[in-house]
Amino acid sequence: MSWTDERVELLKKMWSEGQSASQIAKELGGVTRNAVIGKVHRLGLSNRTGAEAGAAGEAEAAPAAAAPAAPAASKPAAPSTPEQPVAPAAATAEAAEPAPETKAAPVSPARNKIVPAGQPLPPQPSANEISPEALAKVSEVEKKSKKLTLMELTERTCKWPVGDPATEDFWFCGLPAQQGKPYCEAHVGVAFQPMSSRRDRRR
DNA sequence: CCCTGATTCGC
DNA sequence: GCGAATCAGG
Repeated sequence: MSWTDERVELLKKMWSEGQSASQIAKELGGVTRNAVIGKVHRLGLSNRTGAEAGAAGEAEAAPAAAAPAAPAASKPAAPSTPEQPVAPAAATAEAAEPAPETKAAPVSPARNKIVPAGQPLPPQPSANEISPEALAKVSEVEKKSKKLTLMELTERTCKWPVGDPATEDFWFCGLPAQQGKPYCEAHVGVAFQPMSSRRDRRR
């Protein structure tokens, strides 16, 4: 692959948006993050101007003042998202095949809270017949969850959604995922059920 | 260990 | 100009 005008443009765009070199490399395909970084330097745009950086690296500049619209939440490199990026996340997460169901209340005190203006929450696919052991394990693990945002997920982090996507009280597990699987051990347990899990489980 | 960008240097 | 290898760091 060579650096065609198009590819360079995409590179510039993503770089200025604060995307990491590896992310850009993935998007472009056919190049490694090293190639991207090398190109970035040759183009002389190592200094990301115009957008916030910070994804995971560092580049902690002087925040000066100016109170942003977004309160706490997190410090990730949310490029263009002045609004609350909570909801759309769930839809994009490619962790939907199974039937997520977070009935573990203990973790979040405020649960029965309001439901913004959004839709009435998709009908939870009759969640389950999941073994109580697995459920117990999940509620334990959720306490230790890394509470990652969509952008912080990687191929090695558990993508199990926790909480209500329509609420601020939403995040992804983020614990180390099982190799090849999209979830951590505990969540793999509830996500992938044998065809007849508890039904005839004599013992 | 995962990841980040920065530099070097043979091609 | 390119990018793998390497370096420096969170």
